[in-house]
Amino acid sequence: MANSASGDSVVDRIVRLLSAFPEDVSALQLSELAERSGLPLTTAHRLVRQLADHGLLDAAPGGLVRPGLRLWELVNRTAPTLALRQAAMPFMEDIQQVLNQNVNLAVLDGWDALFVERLSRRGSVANRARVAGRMPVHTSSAGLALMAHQDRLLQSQYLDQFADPDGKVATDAVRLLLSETFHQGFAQLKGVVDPDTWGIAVPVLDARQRAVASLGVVVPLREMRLQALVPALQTAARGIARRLGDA
Amino acid sequence: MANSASGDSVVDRIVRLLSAFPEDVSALQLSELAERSGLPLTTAHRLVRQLADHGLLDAAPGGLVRPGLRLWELVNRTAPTLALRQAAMPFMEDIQQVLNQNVNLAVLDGWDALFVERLSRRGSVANRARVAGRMPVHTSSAGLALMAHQDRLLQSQYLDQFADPDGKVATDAVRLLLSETFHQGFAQLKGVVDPDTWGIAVPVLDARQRAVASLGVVVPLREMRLQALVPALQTAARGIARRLGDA
DNA sequence: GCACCGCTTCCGTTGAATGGGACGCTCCCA
DNA sequence: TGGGAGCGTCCCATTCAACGGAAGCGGTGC
Repeated sequence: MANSASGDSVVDRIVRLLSAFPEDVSALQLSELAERSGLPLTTAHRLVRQLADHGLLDAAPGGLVRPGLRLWELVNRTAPTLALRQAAMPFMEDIQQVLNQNVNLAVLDGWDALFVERLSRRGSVANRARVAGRMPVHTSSAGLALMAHQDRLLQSQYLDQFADPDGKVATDAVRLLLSETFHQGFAQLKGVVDPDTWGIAVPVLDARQRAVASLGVVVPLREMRLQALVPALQTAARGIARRLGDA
Repeated sequence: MANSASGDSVVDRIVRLLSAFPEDVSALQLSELAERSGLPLTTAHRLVRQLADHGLLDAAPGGLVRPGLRLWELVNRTAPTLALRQAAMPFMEDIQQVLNQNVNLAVLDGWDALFVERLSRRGSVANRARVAGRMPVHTSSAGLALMAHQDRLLQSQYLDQFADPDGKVATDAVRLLLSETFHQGFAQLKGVVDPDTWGIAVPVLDARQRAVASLGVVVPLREMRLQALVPALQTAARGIARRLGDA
């Protein structure tokens, strides 16, 4: 901007401001927001007021700032995941009712699985896969199911990430995981997230057999009915794929 | 901005850009986006690129623009409705299963009910209450349930809206609706949205008996078990309120 | 081959964005 | 009770980032 700036644009600043809100919640003091976003207090104050004028933020008197309803509305009525969510919800509900387990839906974003929707079982084991949460590909069954069914090119780019620290060992391990996942048709991760749970996920494939999403469940470690879970998930995943194709 | 501008700030422009996406979907041509947002093509192009650099938009080559995953993520992990949604989901699922009807959750924003969550029954009648959709207070059972349990001050400000065109007639009609809703403890609207449906909604009340949300169902017109629906909704609403209070 | 249309890049102009400084408030501790 | 710390808010001269018209480029249809 004008005047000796840190070299970033207004857009940068706005993104920094929006990103500054911590994962869990909601209300933040103006001064803290300024510090978190690395902006001078004055600048943060002005931007917050401007954003609040549009309802993208909600600035309570006293400098208490929280995300605005209008921002939520704008994003959620045009979200890139809207069609996916609509197609998937009925099947996720079926899974939830029939298997009585936590169900989640994820897409691939960078090298993470981004969880788009989640239904949790009552009295369930903890499910870390929060909505809008992320998990690295190789530490989540959802991530593995997604990555295992991608372009060769993307996969090798992904695997290159692991080459840095330790040569090829880590790379080979992940490659093996992906290969198993691909050939089995589902990903299974035992106790990575939470030592007492299994994660199981299947890909939702498009017409070219690329994973556009993953459908998964998180079940207690003692649960032994894996054989029953996988076909149910795969059936649901096909149903989702069909509805996506229709639209 | 710099140079003879239309008098709006960068923030204004960004909001115009984000708001320009039509309700239904997702991909928009750059030129069309520019026109919808009322920005010069060049400006729209530059802003889109900047926003795309941060993942807030997704600019495909050829000028095809869609909302970005990162924006969705940012908003949905810090959303003002997050706690509400988490508290409400289990109860909404219960309602959906027990009553086998469409369920929706709304909050008041301005003079509209803003629908925050929705579960739809399989093979159900059409439910216009889309997620992130809006309906005016007086044309939705959710809106009535919300407005009937607000400050006197807010209510009278709301009612003043109707004074303009036709004197007091419309105002009195709405006032009556609100009063009925308040004393009954639930709102009921027959065939306003869709001639073949009922809308029924109850408020989720905080400790001061103010509605922070509404819980509603949309049922086919022939459905006669109103007496069974209302207590179930009220019970669920109390459950939601209790979980909100705990947190 | 020409004309059209849309995305992209370039570049001189300029006023909007910037942020240090000052003010006023409240709260807390001496 | 008085002083000081911490906070949000307002002011305003400086200046560089944002602006957008114009030209370039690639594709498509006549």
